[in-house]
Amino acid sequence: MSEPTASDTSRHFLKQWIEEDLAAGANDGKVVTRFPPEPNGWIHIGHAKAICIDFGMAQAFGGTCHLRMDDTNPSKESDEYVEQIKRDITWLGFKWDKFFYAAQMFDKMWFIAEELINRSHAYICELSQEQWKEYRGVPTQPGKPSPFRDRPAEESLALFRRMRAGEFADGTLCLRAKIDMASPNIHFRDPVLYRINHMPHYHTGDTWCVYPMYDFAHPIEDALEGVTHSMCTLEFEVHRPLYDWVIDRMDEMNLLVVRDGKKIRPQQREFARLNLTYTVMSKRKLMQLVDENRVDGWDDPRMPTVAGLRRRGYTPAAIRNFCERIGVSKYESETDVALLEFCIREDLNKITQRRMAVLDPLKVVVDNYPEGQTEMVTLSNNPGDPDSGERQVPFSREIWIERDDFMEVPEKKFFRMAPGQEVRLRGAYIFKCESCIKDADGKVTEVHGTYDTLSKGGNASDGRKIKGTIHWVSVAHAVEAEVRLYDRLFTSSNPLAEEQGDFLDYLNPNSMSTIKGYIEPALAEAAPGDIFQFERLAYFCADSKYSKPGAPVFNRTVTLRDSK
RNA sequence: UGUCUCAUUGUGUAAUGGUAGCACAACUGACUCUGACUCAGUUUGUCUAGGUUCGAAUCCUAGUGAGACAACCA
Repeated sequence: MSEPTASDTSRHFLKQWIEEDLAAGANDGKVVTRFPPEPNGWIHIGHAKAICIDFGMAQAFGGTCHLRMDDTNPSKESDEYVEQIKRDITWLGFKWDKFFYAAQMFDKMWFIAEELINRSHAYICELSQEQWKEYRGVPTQPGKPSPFRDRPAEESLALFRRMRAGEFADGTLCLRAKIDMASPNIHFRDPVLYRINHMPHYHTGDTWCVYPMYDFAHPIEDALEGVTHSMCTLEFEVHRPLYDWVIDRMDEMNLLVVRDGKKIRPQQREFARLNLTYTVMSKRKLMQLVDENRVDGWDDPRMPTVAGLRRRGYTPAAIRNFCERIGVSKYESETDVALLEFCIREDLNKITQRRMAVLDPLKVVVDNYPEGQTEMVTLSNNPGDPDSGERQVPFSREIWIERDDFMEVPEKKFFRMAPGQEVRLRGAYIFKCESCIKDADGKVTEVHGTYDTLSKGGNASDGRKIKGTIHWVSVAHAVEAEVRLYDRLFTSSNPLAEEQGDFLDYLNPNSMSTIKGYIEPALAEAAPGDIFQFERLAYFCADSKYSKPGAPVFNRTVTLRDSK
């Protein structure tokens, strides 16, 4: 597995931003970034993009990246998610330099909030949320000041402390920044800094019943950690002036981290989040799919979660490569999922071993092969990789082939098995089909023919060319395995953008099917997580959730290009 | 009737005042112990209108279209 690398060819705007910043002498050339998930769900391919950017930019400039749990809202957070996020990031191949919880900084945030009150930059507001709607105004109309806006600092401070002491119910009071009620940017119209939430926090327990809002907490977290470049998605663009406002206040309080005699002033920039065709990325909706048991958990192979992709057989290198190829911009694009599938095919093609498996079996009898005889034939594990080695596969009189590989009446350019036509049984012999047996419905049940005894290994002794080659498994030696075929979860390319109906209306009822296939004996020993290419069929990953030895379960990763 | 952001082939992205390139997708062909892979090739693009300039995807103005913002979520 190659190490994650940031692109040195594409120079997207974030990279340019940091380059220019460094060229101007900022931070003495030191870059510190951070990836700040809220631990309220499993991370998905969209987070993978952010992770590749956050960690990748740090790496590209010789800097470091922190992992921080942005856990300022106890309502939805848990350690289960924290641990899963850590596992997934590690699996993707990234290493954080430092790890933080936002909750570790609650004391500092509280201190800053009190200082803001003392400096008349914040006040306790008693307006209800409904009343505030009226005061705040709408984007096109200015708001009007809260009646509590000019209350004395001592009064606000006392109330703020009583808030913390638990004297008030949720929603009755809040701490607001005093900025500009007429600002065209709603986020400047006295935004809430602290709210009351009588809810135990998964880490701080009942220590707090007041919690800072994202807009207040995030810049403080960045500043206290010494983050230099804070990258996030586009929806936070309008929050940036407020981010800078908080940083300015911290600067006034001399709270910015000082490195080599210089203040580290974090800056925020925004990039477009990832949208993929046929894919729902909203954490809330993914949660819904899990909660309503429409999928088999967050790591269901149909889920766009990192864990789902892993269970499906995606490799970290393929995901990183995908994130590299999609680039970074501020255009709200929708990437074709075909690019993701290309990336995994490209990687798997290099690293997977080839195995023979028959998923829709048709019996073939080699009439001139001695009954009861078995011989081993040698097959390369990966013809494109000389170091992949070889294996022995048993061949005998009766074999399974793919039903698709036989046509009683071949169409033109069909070079596989058909009466009167020669075909190569991969790695074994050249076989000439002579007849087939059909049942009452006309369905072919068995094919007969003879093999060229001088063609062991698959090459004709007289040098004649055989155009078709097919895979097979010996009936006597084949192992039955469960094969799960996963299709897209949604039938609509954009289930969230459809004019009418719920995204659930576009769930694909055939998104998962299970079949019994016959696999060559060597495959029975596949370890969970091993990935193989089933000849000409697709890539399959031995499922990490199977436990029965000798009866593996394989998940299809991605099909090969459709054959004509 | 607000502020901010965005617009380059079917999709995504590069070109930062000087030949519009790359990848995916699609289509041809060659090769092949699988029709996959690989290789070669083809098709398709600067939202519109003005302006600045020897020269504009790039700078300016206006328009069009898309998105974000009106949680005590992040």
